[in-house]
Amino acid sequence: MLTTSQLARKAGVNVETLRYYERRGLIPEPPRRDSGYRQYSQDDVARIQFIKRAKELGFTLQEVQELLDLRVDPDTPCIMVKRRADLKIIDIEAKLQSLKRIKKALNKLAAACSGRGPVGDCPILEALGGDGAW
Amino acid sequence: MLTTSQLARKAGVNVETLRYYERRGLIPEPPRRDSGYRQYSQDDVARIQFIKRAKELGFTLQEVQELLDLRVDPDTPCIMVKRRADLKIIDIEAKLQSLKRIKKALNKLAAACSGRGPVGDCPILEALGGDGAW
DNA sequence: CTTGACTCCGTACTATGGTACAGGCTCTAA
DNA sequence: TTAGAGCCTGTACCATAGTACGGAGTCAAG
Repeated sequence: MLTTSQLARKAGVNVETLRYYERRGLIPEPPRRDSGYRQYSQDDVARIQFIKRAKELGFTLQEVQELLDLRVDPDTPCIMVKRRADLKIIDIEAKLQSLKRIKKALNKLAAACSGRGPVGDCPILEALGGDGAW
Repeated sequence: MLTTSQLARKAGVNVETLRYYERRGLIPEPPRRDSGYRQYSQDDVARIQFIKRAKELGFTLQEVQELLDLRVDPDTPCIMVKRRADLKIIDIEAKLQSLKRIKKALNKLAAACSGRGPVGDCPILEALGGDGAW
């Protein structure tokens, strides 16, 4: 069992952030001690880290909630869950494509400027797009 | 040559957003007509779209600026540009990994609930992580 | 059994990334 | 040549995602 600050440290977030996520419904209300102190489990660590990562990938907290809700509501018919999961997958597919394109451009850039001369000589404009190739 | 609203429409953003990006230095100040009206080029469309996409991938405007700055400063030694590009590539690599993991989990989830029964029967917890496998 | 660190709650404040006017000039098509 | 759409600047406002803080209760090591 973890205290609030232990969970915060393990997951790499601020204590206040945990309370905020709880208010937002992103994490379930944890059991309490008699004193009112929250008691978290190891599962909560993974959940917070998931939220953190998803955020870094450009998902809003609303979207993160939708992702997490895919796994928690036992009354939703399976087919609905599948439909929503499929939509998220499409979304992620698009993100993957965009990221790969940016990476490719950066690789090209890095290869072009492999150490000599000023940057003006590098075909950077082309590399980072500017020809509408998006 | 494009007007402000034409650029906004083509790039899929609000007119005010363009002014905001200009204030932030994300887009160069465009040439003006005698009347003071801004005149944008096709290149600006690509630039705005790039910003939009990068944002959706979880980059802050500050980071987007750093990406864009890789291609505009002709006085920076090439080696420096390469170093910064390499750092960004590592960053993107990590994002790709995280996205792939989430996608894999969602695929598993979608496959598991392929149409029958309530969601409680699906191995969702496992699929979306909770075992610290991040 | 005290003292310092931790926790609680509610509320207020902050940073980022826009978005929305107001008041005034400009452009263009009828 | 004039009406209405578009553009200008500056400033104010907004939503999201936290972050900080005050005042009070709790815990545990010494």
